[in-house]
Amino acid sequence: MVESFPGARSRRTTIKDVAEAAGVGVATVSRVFSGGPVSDETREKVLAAAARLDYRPSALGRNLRQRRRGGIGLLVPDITDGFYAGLADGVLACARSYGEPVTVGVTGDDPEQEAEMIGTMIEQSMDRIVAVPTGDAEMWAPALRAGLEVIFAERRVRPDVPGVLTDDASGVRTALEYLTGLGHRRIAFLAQRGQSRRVAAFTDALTALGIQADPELIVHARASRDSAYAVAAGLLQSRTDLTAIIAGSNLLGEAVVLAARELAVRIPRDLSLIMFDDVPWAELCSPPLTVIARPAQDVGYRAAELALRQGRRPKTVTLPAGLIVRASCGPRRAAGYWR
Amino acid sequence: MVESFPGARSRRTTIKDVAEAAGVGVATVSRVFSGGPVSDETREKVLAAAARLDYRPSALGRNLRQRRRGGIGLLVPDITDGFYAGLADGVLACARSYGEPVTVGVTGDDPEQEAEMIGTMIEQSMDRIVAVPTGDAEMWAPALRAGLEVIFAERRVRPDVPGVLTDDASGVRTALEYLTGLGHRRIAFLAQRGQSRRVAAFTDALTALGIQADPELIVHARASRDSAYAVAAGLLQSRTDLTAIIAGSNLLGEAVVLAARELAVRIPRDLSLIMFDDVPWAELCSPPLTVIARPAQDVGYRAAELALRQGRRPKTVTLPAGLIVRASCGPRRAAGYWR
DNA sequence: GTGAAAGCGCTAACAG
DNA sequence: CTGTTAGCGCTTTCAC
Repeated sequence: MVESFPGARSRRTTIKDVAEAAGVGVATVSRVFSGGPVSDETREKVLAAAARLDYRPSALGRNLRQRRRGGIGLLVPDITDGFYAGLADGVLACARSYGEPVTVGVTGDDPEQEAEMIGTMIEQSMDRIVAVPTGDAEMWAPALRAGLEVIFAERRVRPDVPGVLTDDASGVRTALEYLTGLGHRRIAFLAQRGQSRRVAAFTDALTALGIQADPELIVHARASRDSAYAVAAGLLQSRTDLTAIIAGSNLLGEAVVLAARELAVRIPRDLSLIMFDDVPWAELCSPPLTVIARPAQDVGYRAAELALRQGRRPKTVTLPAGLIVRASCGPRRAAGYWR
Repeated sequence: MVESFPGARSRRTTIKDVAEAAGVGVATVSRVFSGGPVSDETREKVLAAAARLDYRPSALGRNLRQRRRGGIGLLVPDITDGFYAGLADGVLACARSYGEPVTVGVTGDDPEQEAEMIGTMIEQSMDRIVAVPTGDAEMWAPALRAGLEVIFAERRVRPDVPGVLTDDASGVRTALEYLTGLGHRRIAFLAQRGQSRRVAAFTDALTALGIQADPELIVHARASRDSAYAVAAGLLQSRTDLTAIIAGSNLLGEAVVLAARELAVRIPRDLSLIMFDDVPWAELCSPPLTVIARPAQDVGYRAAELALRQGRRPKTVTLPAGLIVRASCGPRRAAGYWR
């Protein structure tokens, strides 16, 4: 009889070792660990042997046999972004309550990297994946074909894939009502890739409020600090008639604060700013930022829940987004005076 | 001959299907996909068949056979904390360059959860893990016994496990020199669990500067916003003779800013503040915060590199930590006058 | 209740 | 170069 002893890491203890040590068949050991019908007496014996041998069932063996991988895959554009970190935290919290491991990948908002990570997920036999998609609908065809349960979060690039969204349109509308109430008319929207829905909501709400949307005031940046800063600074310098900005993400909001500071544009005196996402620093910022808040953790938690929930077909859910007024917006003053 | 057609997700395409379709043996297909010696002609044939069948090798099968899991596990206390998010980003970046998936778990700085996640990693046959440890040395015994390659990051609870650390002692020393240079004597250190090395460095540096360390001025908080705020506010209210604080993490720094604001303690006029970690909002804060900066991404990247690097035994590395002076510190004024 | 045996998809000998 | 075969650790009929 072979006992494992400290330092004998030669071979992993397997179900066979336990069976042998307990004097039972492997099937019985399996039943003990996966809740099959076993007599109390045998269960005790097996558990004792397992403990003695420091046995852990191998997820690899089980998954291979069951032709599934278990666990959930998570794809986000950038884990250092407060919103996505919150989303990831929600997914992790939900997964933990199910005892499922989470494999995460960052796409950098780059369709090519996304495609690559999707491939990895398929190879891993991952069978559920929560993703903030960045590529087009076609990108997800292989995953769907492979039978993965995919749930989109925040964005939704295919109607046949359920998602957890936030009511950004409503958030934008509220923000715009607030801004126009303060007298602002020349309002810009600073967007990132994949925010077309927000941009559409912006122009819609604008026209609903009787303001002609100026295409020049809708600008796009890539998902990097550099790009965000460059675009923000460019906007501020080229359009001095601007009196308010809505930033589509906290990265963009950060860029506006920095660029404004650099260009000696005072917030909220010269420029009003509303940004997406109530990250912790919004309150610490000078001035504290008025934000369109979305429940990041909830989005992640619900998405993971949808992914994990067996059985019935998941449905798309939309969570609310609301305005939190702080001190970054003020009444409109004479346009263009700050240059 | 069975062709897969859209919607026929009955069974995953296996190496056997490809072998059959290409008219070769399974071993040959395996060789094609894992770089064995194959004639160009056969390779073409196999690749064509694989493409036609939309074949992806199963990592499950491969890993089971090779008795390893591949990929790397990552354990951090809190993914929404800017520093750990940066660390995770570094790990993910490195892992991506090796084509390895990363499974992440958050421990909430709770040894019990940590133990549980370590168990999960073992069951997953994970063979490398990068962790910011929160429990004691014993906690890691099962992982080590199971033959996992573990690399610690930021903290190090066992001498026999290599780690990637930052030179916090030097950072604390520099910060203290700066503070004492400004005339401060009653300086507090706000710490979290696992920051004993920093606390030690703090008292050492203090005595080296000829200041008697006051044990009451070293306070500990748990890793939650609530706990951090409560402890910060308590400190501020109980010790009005305090003129400077070093916060051991950005969570703690945030709490001090908020608590000071609430208690009408002005920074830097009434209170000087230096916090650990140069998170993006440190610059946006009012006032911009002087920080002890540590290269979060690098720590993660190097740790992942150590974990992934085969062969020679990894050695512990220490990365620099430096002071970035901004506007949250000022000369000491009459103590206690702000209460 | 319990054991024996057949694979899950793949790779590593070992022959040819 | 290439095919055959024997498992990796586990679950799951199917007998007993």
